[in-house]
Amino acid sequence: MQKYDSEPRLQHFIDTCRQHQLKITPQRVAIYRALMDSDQHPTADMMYQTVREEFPSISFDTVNRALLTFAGIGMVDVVEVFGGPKRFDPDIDDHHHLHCTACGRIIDFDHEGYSHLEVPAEIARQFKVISKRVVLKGLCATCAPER
Amino acid sequence: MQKYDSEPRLQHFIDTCRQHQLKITPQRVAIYRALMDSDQHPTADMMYQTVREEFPSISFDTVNRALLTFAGIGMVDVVEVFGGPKRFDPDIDDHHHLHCTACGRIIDFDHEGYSHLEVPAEIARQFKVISKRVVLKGLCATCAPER
DNA sequence: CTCTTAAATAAGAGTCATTCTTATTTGTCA
DNA sequence: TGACAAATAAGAATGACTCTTATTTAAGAG
Repeated sequence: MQKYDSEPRLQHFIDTCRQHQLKITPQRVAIYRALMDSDQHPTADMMYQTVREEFPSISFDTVNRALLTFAGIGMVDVVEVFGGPKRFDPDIDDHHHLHCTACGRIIDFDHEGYSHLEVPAEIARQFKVISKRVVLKGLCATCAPER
Repeated sequence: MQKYDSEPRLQHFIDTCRQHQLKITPQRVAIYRALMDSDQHPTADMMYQTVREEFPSISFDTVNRALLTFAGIGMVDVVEVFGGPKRFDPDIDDHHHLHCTACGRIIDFDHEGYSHLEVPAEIARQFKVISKRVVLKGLCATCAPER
């Protein structure tokens, strides 16, 4: 049923919840598991649709709140999308984004040249930078020919 | 009544509308004029409140649609704000973002070094890049001491 | 193992920012 | 001076949260 052994990550998730005095509920486990298994960057609604299959009685609010809670303790990343709903990213490592403005898809990419961006000195003085990301907006391969 | 001579910009606006087969309506002129006069990055609702003073019968939809139309022909820039309404910017230059993960604020900044980021060749082959932006996440001056 | 209690959940109402629909009005060009 | 496509006003509808309230439950205490 699962793509690969995700138990270590799940265990890490549980430990992190405990460290933050968050209760380990079956709903939260199902939500986190579904997020790990997703290859895209799902929206709260996409997550809701997925988790419902396993948990027919779960509410949208529970899914959304759980995702925001996970983001609050650094277990997932929230990606802002212009003109669209928030997307949640289970990968919290540094990486960059291609954002297709036609279909809304967000594609991760790594690029050595972007990994060592320097923070301008006057910014570093006033803002404690935790992560750096380059966002390229444009059209993905699927959407580009259409126009 | 006006802060400075904005007629040349207004004339440029009118010419650009004509080039795009857009009708020059008094509503659109009032909206563009108000946007030029605003020093912040107003939301559609802020613009609506301002333009209403001159045009009591204007509707929110007209203001919002006009702003989006102006954005469509490159006369204004739309700034995405995490968890908040769109903001419209009469300055269409590229800029970057500081995103405070504690308070959610987004602070614009310019940095010469970020303005010439190169797009990796293998990305450029599969994705038509329209804009590039660096997003720095972290803690702003107000939130940093708290932790 | 049972109790206690603060935290989490389900359901649904409410809110905010758009976005759409429809009837009416108005620039623009023949 | 029409004709007509485009734009507008008003209000309904939509999407994405966000809040409220009553109910249930995880997890530490005893």
